[in-house]
Amino acid sequence: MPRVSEEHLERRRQQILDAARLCFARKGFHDSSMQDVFAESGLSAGAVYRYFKSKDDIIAALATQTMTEIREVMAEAIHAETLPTPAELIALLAQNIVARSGPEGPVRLAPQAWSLALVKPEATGYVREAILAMRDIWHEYADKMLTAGWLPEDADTNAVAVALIGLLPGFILQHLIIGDPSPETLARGVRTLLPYGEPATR
Amino acid sequence: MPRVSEEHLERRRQQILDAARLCFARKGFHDSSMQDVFAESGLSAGAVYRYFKSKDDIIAALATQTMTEIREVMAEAIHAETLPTPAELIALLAQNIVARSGPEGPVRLAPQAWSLALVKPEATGYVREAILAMRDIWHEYADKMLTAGWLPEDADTNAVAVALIGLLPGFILQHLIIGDPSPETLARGVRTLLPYGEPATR
Amino acid sequence: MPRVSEEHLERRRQQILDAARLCFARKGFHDSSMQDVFAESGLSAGAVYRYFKSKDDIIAALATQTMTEIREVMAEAIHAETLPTPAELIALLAQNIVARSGPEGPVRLAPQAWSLALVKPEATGYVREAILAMRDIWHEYADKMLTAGWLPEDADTNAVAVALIGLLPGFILQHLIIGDPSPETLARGVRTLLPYGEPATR
Amino acid sequence: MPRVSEEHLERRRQQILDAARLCFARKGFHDSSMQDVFAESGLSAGAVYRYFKSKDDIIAALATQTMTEIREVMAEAIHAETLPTPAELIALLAQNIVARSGPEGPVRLAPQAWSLALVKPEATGYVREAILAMRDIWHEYADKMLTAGWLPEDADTNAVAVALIGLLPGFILQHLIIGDPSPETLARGVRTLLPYGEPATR
DNA sequence: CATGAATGAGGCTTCATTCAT
DNA sequence: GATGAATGAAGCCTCATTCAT
Repeated sequence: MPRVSEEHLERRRQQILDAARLCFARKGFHDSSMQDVFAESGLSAGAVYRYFKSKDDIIAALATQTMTEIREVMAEAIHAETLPTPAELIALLAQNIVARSGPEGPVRLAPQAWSLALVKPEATGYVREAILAMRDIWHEYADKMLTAGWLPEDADTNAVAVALIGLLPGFILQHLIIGDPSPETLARGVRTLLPYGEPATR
Repeated sequence: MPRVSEEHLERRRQQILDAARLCFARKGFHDSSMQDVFAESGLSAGAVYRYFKSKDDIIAALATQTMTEIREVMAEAIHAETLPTPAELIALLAQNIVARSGPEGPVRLAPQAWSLALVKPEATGYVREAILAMRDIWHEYADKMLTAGWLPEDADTNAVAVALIGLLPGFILQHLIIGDPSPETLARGVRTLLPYGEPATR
Repeated sequence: MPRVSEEHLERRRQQILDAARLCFARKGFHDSSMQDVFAESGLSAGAVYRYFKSKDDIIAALATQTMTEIREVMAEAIHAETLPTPAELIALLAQNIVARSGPEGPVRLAPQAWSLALVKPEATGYVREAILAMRDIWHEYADKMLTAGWLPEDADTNAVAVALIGLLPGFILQHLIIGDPSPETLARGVRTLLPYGEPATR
Repeated sequence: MPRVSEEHLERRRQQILDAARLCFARKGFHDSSMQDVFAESGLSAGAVYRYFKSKDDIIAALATQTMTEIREVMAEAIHAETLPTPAELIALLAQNIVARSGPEGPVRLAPQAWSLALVKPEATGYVREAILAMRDIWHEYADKMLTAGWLPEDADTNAVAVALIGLLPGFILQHLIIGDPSPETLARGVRTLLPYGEPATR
């Protein structure tokens, strides 16, 4: 007979994650202290530790959540009625990334999660799963490209997925660190290289 | 042990960088303590601090050095007599990356540097420069692609560079975190997508 | 041990200041380590740093407190119903100083604060204020001397304050470093020089 | 059969003391590192340590030298043919102090030495001696005041010295920390209080 | 005689986490 | 359930001094 509703608990959890996301996006996993999270969330130390067992726990939850969101955008896109060309798909994803890349946006957590995966065995697992899941979707997309006749019949769609998936981290890094390439520029580059469905073929 | 040669000094510097590289590749920038570096280098705290004024200084030197090395491999490749196809070029780079990706290899520093750039203003500068320099080389390559007739005459070679550059971080992350795609797989994927110079066109 | 009273917090603060005063009086600001303060106070590092943000902060609090105390003694004395002669006043102050000059007494902090003010810009401010405040009181006293007819009508009471204020640091240094002059000796010297209110004038 | 002349050694010693004086006046005993002294003197670590056995040794030499200088000025003054009044004497001394109080002047070492004497047993000795020697001179002056008829015949000239000596540290501190009182102001204050030899007596 | 690279103890401070209230 | 004061290990770096060259 819990005193507080399940819903209340979930709300508290999310409140903490939101605060942590702001902190981590601003200052990074390591340079944000738990004190920062307490202050940002408006909760006490004890309260936060009731919902998460450790700082790593919060990071794991947040990293997973963030990578899941990007994946969902992509999943939705490739399941649309008309198959988007790579350029269209990438334009959509890049726009979404930009929208979530503000100074406190969740996309800033992605490179930190990649880095963490190299260094903390506990993190390796969930980052790995997230990347594999992402690659599965790209694989699925590559299969559809094959079906659409955009790839030779004997194409190794897994290899194609391995190649295409790089477009995203490439864009994320350029966007976050340099700040310049617009989604349109990236899409134009991709369209130039992979001009499927364009009026003029190569 | 005074009045040592310039060369000795440089050797000491490199000795410290080598030790730091091992530490950082193994445990990450943050989780490697300076004590780790002292122990790994066989030098005392004071000795290390004679050559580098802070831990951040070592990180900067190492990150810059590492990113420069990768860039040089690429620069050399695209200046070869015969212009490599994207697949050939990527195969070469990916092989190089794999060779430097052992448990203590310098490539493991790259994602850490990207992450650092988002979080430490002092790091932003040199990581940014490294990425821009890399993109310049890709831009140069894209220009050569144009000249080789692999791109339409009105192609935006800058946009092409923005797209192509992603192949590298994409591969690095997959290789370091998942461990699976071989350089050949990546090259095959690229060759499938960009079949320039292949006997049979699409 | 949360949700403690305001009073508890203040007690802790004073507990730390008391411990620090002992340490600093014994070994000086610089030669007392924070570890010494932790040990003397019976608190952990973290606890101390909850109340003071740095060692300098503790020093500042202590120096100010100490200089304020001496000033209060003097303020009280010169506001007494009957104006004390310089000799009486100095006797009182010197007695007070001796009482606070034990091996762990706060007066030992004064010369250290003067020294600090020459060397640490952050300290200059509060030491300066303390000296100026002290001089204001001496100025006030000099004005009363004028009113009492102890000074010529056209006397520059500010200049008199500048001169008289030296009696204190002079006594403090002699007492702390040499150990010998008693308050009575000093008072006798002053009475000899400034025999106001004495039965026989010069 | 020394290789270098005694004179050369003495010159080196003084070169080091001069450099150290600059450093210590600027940043204080503690905050000046030996490295600072090496740099300022243009000598190597080994060279400096050939002439002084330790940092404390340099401090001791410098503190003693400085306090001796001030004493000599005073000794000379009171041995002049005509006995100066206290106001005249103090004016002279204060002028001398001001002249040596520049940002790198030796007078800045005095308060540091006083402070040191409270804290380092090795320093207590020589600071104590310096103060006692100074007081001896004031005592001598007080005796002359007696002879000049400025003091009652039964005056305790030692007590008078104890009182008068404070004028100097008082002025030094006000001058160094606050910066304001001019030698003239101090002298005017003293003349007001001790108007010996003035046309109009009290 | 001089050099200056090397030493290494020790200083200040931070911060994830706990638990008495 | 919540609070927040307290813990204490561990991190980065400085600096007086030595001694091989």
